[in-house]
Amino acid sequence: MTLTQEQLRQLSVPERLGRVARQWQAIADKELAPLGLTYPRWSAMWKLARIGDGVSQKQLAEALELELGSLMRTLAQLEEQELVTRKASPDDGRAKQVFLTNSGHALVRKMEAKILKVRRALLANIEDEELETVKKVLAMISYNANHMSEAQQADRNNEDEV
Amino acid sequence: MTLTQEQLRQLSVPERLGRVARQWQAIADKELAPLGLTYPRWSAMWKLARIGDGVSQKQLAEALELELGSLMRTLAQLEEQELVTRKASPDDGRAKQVFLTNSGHALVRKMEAKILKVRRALLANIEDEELETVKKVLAMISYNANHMSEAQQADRNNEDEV
DNA sequence: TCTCTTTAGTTAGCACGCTAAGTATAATAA
DNA sequence: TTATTATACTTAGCGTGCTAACTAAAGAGA
Repeated sequence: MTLTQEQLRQLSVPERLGRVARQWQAIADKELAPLGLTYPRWSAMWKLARIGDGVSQKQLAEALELELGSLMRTLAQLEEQELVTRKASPDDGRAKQVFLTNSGHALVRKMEAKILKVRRALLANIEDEELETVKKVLAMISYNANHMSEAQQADRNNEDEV
Repeated sequence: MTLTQEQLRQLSVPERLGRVARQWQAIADKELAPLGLTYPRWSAMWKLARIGDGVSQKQLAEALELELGSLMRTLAQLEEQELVTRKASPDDGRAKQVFLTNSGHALVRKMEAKILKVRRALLANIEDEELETVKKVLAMISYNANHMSEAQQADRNNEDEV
């Protein structure tokens, strides 16, 4: 049996979203591997640099839209690489603040060019206006998903009550 | 430190793509869990039903844009659940053909309504035209990524030669 | 034909995001 | 103040996609 090009390229929206995300992250991985980084690690560092040193792990997880449990491993690895440090918060005995180390800051500066290079290459031949539409639609799907999650949660609670 | 809503919602394009893909698949997971399925499993069955029984594992992997190695585990699980079977190809001693079982076919019919329900809910308030733009842009990024992967590969070969 | 290369499948191990369960601290209510 | 609840963190285990290394069969070339 032979599949047509048509059949090979027809992914559903969620399949295509996942696929493109994996492709992008794989390419970024290869660009950043010489710096000793993987996608989730530089992503966390990049975000940390942008929102500012000293936020809690929880705040960083929210900014990355990740579960705290998912971020923990990544931060432990970055700490192992001496790119970030975690210190107990003086204000809240439960919280730990995350800081970039000096080498962490230095690495962020090196990352920037490579991140932008990948971005430029992958967004080639796409109009600004089209990209804006994509961002808007993705935000809308996220919004719908958050509401649907709550509805699913409510469904499950109702089942319990009945 | 307090983060503004603005800061919390600013993900880069690849971060947002991954996030939306995870959200969509998580919601689909919850809808389909009662049928005993996870997202990659129903996705494989759904694709198999669409491109037709009897394709090789390799062909199914290409249609799903997954590596063969990634698909193997999923197919083993589906075979364990007696939803698909794999038979040696009569034409090619290396290949195995994948078939839906009777219960597999039955399950595909049950899946359809749930998949469409999730799709409708998540694409609510999005214009057809906007969705078309998204599909087009994602296809363009995939295309750019494929070309960039080749370029990265060439880079690496050059390094070897030098 | 015989050899070399390519291809389909297989297995093993890594990285990542998730949820669940548990601990310690903070905030709130009685 | 004391008891309850909520929050921040931590750890462990699951499911997934990937690459790497390997086997066996098919195809191509000398």
